[in-house]
Amino acid sequence: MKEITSQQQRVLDCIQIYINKTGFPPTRANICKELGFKSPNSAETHLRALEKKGFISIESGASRGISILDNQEYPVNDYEYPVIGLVAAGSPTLAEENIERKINCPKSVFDSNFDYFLKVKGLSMKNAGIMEDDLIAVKKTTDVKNGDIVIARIDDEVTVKFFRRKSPNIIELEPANDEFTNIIVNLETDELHIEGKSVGLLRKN
Amino acid sequence: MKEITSQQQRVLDCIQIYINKTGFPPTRANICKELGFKSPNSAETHLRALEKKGFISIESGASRGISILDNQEYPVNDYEYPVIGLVAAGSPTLAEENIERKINCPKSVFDSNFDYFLKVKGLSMKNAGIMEDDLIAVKKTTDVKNGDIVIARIDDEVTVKFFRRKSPNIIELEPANDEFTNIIVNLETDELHIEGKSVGLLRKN
DNA sequence: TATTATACTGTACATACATTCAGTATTTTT
DNA sequence: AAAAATACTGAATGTATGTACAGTATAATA
Repeated sequence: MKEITSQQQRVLDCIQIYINKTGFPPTRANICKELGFKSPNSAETHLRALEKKGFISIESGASRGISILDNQEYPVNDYEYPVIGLVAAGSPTLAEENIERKINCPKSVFDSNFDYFLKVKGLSMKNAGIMEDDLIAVKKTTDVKNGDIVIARIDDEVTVKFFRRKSPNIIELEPANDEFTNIIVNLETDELHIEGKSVGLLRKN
Repeated sequence: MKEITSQQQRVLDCIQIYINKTGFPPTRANICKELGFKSPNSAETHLRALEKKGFISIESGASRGISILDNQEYPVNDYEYPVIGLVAAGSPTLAEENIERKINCPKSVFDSNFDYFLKVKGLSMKNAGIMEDDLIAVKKTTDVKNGDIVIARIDDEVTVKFFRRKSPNIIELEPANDEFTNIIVNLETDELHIEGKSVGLLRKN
């Protein structure tokens, strides 16, 4: 996915807004009217540029044959998010076989964008109000701060814990349950992979 | 919304599938090809019937100008739910002045329909994983069973607790926190009003 | 029994629309 | 310094597409 220019972004936004409003994509003329262009070719060239860069696809010859392509990294649309089971061993990836089901949920439900739901096993975060089978809304990022609830992988073990940096090389993964003990990770000897952090929680009961 | 015929349902499904596949609605010719019709007018008349019955809208003159309308009865995608603050005194009603804000959330997120979100104050349900400022999805009902998490009102005090019927006239409202005590309600002397029960929980962090 | 709705085929046509060509100008990249 | 990408106007054209009209036939409704 190459870089998008500001004008191309305006055209892309215009297409999305038009689809949201009407249910079908705009014509070249529609785009011109929305953005103030005076020639259909203005829209045409922008569309071709967007197609070349992989943001949209254009069905040749078909009227309104524009479709906005999925940004591969992220979920299919604003509403469908996969639910990943937190297995004792194995990484919580978005691979097809790990997706238990999908949940319709607008991203605006939480304050931050997120990438998937993680189904919680065990009660190690009980005192933080995270119970068995709760669904944690996970944002894929390695940018985590002290006190964040993180989804971490050590070797092939995936766990949800508080993140505490004790020194540049020492990370403590702290449970919220007296019956569990802190996991101390020495970055020099152990491999720690931060999958992401919790931005919200969903529970069905 | 009038009744749909089986052929009209096929056409409606065809439109939805086409949109899912391509990103834009089909032409009359597309529908004919998909469903085996030999005249574009076959599609046209079905479309007009679907429009008349309120399942779709058709933009006059626009190619592919079909959009599938939401089935008013069952909102599929986003739906707006109010967030009600749980004030120490006062009933959690849906009155305008009690609505803190609204959240877009498809009802399918939880397993049961619900009516509003209740913002939790205090930690009396801590051990049930319900923390301060959590949003409980509340279904308005008086049909509650033992063990349900209910939203109850005694006089003007609103509270969230487990529901336990001890005898026909004695109800215990049980917190999930050792620092709180059970509320024992004698239906002969005290007035207990069940506002509804929890069907889910939403947390932002 | 007459009327309306459903369910098609088939032809025809005006126009909505994609798309190409010819220019002009500025900025970015090689 | 040349080439390519960006960002437009303006005109022209073939065809993709909506839509009306003319039929035929069956089932449901008034």
